[in-house]
Amino acid sequence: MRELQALMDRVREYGWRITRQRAIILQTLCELDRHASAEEIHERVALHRRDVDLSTVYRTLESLRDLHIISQTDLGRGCAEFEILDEPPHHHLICTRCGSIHDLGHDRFEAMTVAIHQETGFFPRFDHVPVFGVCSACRQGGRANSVEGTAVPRSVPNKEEQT
Amino acid sequence: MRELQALMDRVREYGWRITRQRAIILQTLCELDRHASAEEIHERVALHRRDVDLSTVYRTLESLRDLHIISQTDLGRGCAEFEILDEPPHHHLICTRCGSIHDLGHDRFEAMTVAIHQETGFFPRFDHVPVFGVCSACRQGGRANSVEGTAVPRSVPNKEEQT
DNA sequence: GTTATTGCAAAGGCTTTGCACACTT
DNA sequence: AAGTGTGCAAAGCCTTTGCAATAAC
Repeated sequence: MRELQALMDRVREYGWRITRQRAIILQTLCELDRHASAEEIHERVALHRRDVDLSTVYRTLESLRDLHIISQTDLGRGCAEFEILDEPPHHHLICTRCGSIHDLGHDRFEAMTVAIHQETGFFPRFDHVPVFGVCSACRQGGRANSVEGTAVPRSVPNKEEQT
Repeated sequence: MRELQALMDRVREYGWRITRQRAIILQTLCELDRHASAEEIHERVALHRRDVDLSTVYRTLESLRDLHIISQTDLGRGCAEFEILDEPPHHHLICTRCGSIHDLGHDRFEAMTVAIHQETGFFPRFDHVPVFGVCSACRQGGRANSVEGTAVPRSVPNKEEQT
């Protein structure tokens, strides 16, 4: 389990109340070793308490994401997936043919962050990037010269209070 | 207008029929100088012919995306956005505070593509990447030390026939 | 006590799907 | 002629929202 207490403190520092629901949801996220959908998180939360509503889960996840406590990413399952943000972050290589997912370190993105910032002034935030493409197995698997994946990654940012 | 004819040829090469609808949608995409949602594309298509159904637009966009003729990206407007794929591709810096969008060249991603491929065997496909973060104006605009953007990028790949 | 949060239930919005008919090849 | 592609209409699915009741501070 991750530093649950520290996370709760952070939430509190932002002026938010620590409700039972939020504590449980945070705890669930900490116990989770990987990304999960709101629905999945809701199910796991129900193991502790069964009276936490799915909408509350959604609202809490949204808040935690806004605080950069968790990442929200769409890995291609048709729904958002959430995960406690690592320090440093990690990313994923997602094969659009077989669906396999492999981890990718942050180094490259750290370098890119610096480079982009220096050259443009824009400060990128690579929290949890899904990198779509074709894995080596699928490339060698005979389909290497076919339509190639038949998929293009797309990305979704968050709703955001805009100044 | 882009090379509409060449694109139609590509579509045909993949064994697909060139229907009036597809031709018009392709033409509309070519005329488009930037990404647009299915709905927006549908509206522009209606300028040519008003009897093209929105579901047809969706189906066509999905197909063109599978062929890597167009990119599908979620820039944060709550819907997918489509655009003819450039060669080389271009990407975007999207400020999660003010919503501004700036272009970003492909060079960095080309380098990352090569590096990732060499080291992992995975072949990334960076067709049209939305890079979320905070623009320099917003950073300097007094909110630099606040909760910082309150948003985390997420990404979505496509449905895909998996082998 | 105040005010932020939650549960419940319903709505929302984008996208997908079934099916009969039409059109491309 | 054969079979893909389309229009129409309805459903799907994840996510959001309104509001009164509840609980944190």
